[in-house]
Amino acid sequence: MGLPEPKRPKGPLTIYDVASRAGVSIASVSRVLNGQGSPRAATRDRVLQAVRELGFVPDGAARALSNGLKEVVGVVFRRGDETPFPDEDESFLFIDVIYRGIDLAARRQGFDVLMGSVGFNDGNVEARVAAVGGKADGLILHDRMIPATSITRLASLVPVVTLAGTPVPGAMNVRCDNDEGMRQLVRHLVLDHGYNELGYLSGRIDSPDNHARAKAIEAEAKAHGAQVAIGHDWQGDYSAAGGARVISGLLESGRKLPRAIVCANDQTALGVMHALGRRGLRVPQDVAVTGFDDVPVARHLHPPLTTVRQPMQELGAMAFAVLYSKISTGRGDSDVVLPVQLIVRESCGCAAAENGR
Amino acid sequence: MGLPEPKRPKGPLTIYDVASRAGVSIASVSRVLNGQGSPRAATRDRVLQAVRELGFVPDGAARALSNGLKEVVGVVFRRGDETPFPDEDESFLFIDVIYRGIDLAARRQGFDVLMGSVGFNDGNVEARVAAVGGKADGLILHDRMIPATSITRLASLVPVVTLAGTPVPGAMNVRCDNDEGMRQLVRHLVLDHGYNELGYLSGRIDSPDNHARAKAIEAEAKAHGAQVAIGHDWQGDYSAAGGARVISGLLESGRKLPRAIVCANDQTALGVMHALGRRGLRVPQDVAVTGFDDVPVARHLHPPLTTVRQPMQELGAMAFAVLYSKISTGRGDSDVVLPVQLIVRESCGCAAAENGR
DNA sequence: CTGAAAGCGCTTACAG
DNA sequence: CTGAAAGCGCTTACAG
Repeated sequence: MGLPEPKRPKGPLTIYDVASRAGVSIASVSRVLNGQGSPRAATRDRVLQAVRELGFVPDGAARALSNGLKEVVGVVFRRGDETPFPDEDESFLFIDVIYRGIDLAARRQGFDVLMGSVGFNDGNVEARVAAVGGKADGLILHDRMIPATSITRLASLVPVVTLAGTPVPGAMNVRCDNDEGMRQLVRHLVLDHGYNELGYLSGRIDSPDNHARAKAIEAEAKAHGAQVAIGHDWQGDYSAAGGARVISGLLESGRKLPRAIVCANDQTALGVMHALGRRGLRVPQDVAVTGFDDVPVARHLHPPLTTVRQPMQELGAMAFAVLYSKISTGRGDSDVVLPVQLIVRESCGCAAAENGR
Repeated sequence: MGLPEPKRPKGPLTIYDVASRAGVSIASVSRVLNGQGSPRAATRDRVLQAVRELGFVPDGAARALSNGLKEVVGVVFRRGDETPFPDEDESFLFIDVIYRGIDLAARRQGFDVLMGSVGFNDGNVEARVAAVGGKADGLILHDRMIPATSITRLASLVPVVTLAGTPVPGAMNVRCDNDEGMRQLVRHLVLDHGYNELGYLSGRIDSPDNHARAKAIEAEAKAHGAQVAIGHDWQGDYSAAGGARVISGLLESGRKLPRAIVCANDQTALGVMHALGRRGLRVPQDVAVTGFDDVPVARHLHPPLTTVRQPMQELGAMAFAVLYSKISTGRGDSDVVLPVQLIVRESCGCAAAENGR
């Protein structure tokens, strides 16, 4: 306003600059900035004015060190490496949706999200995770990217929540009800469509989610008298390329495909549909195909993909909630299971008209 | 190994715990951990072993405060609020792609990304941006979410890079060549297709990008003798709902639509195509429609959307590069312009066969 | 209500 | 090569 232009101090602005300009102690500045105590109105105003005039912003690192709270939650997940497979682009990485859930929930508590991704081929993942942990009050780990023992050890340093998998000792876990989702899907295929030969095109062999889904399909299929092809020849890796490779291999070896192919995830289903299309096989008339995840593009495929939707945004929100509880109260649920939803579109053989949503 | 179980100290593990277990000073621990100086092999080994045994991870806040580097880059952008418009889901927010570009570039320098999103209706955006700035070494701001003067002020505290817009004094800027992209698009429509009546369905009126695109279309259309409908009746807001609303309004008032509708972005184009479809108008036979951005789903629309691709991942990577330069050397480019690419699909009237990619 | 001072966990000259 | 000590910018008992 009418005040003389504040001469910018040489170094970065600190609380001392504000204090001296306002004619109070740094303790007072800190108090009005943080709403602690009951500063006199006059004090308050002078501090606020000085802050405004100088454009002061407190240093997060100093605050964190001082009060033991960074107000940062670290999130580490695997970033898919580049893939040239047609259509398998950014939109498939619904990890972003989990992120949004975390972000929204974190914001409500004044936390920010520190993002630490890891490529599949990155070395020294543990060091990277630890580094992020060192910059945060808590950690959300997607997938089992480091050994369980490492997670347990890390969890003794900073609260850890894992996503999608089974709980690890010492850490908390949040996941979707894969088992129930897969069972619903199988029932739809076997009971509603009458398919009695299924194939399970699996995800990465080391994935707990994959195991859970494989077990569920086998159990449910058996319960309803359907066959399910599964195993080595059906080994995918969660990628579209992997799904396409398996189908090509099967077809080239002259194998007859089952009536319906249940894929470990939507990306795999995409690859399967591509491979099928190349051989002139129609989906769903010749072979039904289903996915798992309900990534955004699933509904845009031809035909629209029948799949199981996992509530990813809620998953993220819940992960933060559990973590925040642990950070602030010292306790948090150790294994939260969220319900999933069967999304029936057309790739299973249902007609367009039947589609929900 | 054969060593006694390390008894966990009451408080969190610090460098003092490591030092005493290794029988050295904290200075030595710090040195081996950071690769400074030339510690004796024996010292090194003892420290490393103690670190391993205790599972020590240095506190990021303390490091940051001590050496003046947080190794964190803050990114703040607007998060679209929930929208129930069909198809306008997560996949449209290609901001995530920018993010990836930033993340990849940051990782290479040992930086992590602190994500601070802001909803369109959030109050006190400046405070939020400032808070993120206080936790980072530099800031990347998407869109002009706070006044230019605020950005300038903030930039005196911490290096700031803005994206998509015009440069602000004091801050650096990285953007795509909107102008050239729009001109190429108009030339394709007017010269290749012979459309001489265009309409520009604009973005938010306060958006610099929108102004740039509007100016470009007007200039290029005039240069080639085409008319362009633009202005109040054609005012959208970057959303699909906005695009649909404009078209409905135009049609209800009995207005004749131009031969081609150029939309400010892909989401708007999506809304336009929906509205057109509801009225029984065919794209591109009756009306051609184009977008801008090339979001992931653009190619999956019916018909596939002709649009202008902005290299979002590179935009992010460049933003970090510029910021990093500023942080480490004190200097950085103040306005970087990246080239865009015209993506011809079918919504402009081209046949499927002609499509690239 | 307010100020002086200690302390948060590191890093880094500065001496040895 | 290594240790003692200062200092990074805050917050928060502790006294007044």
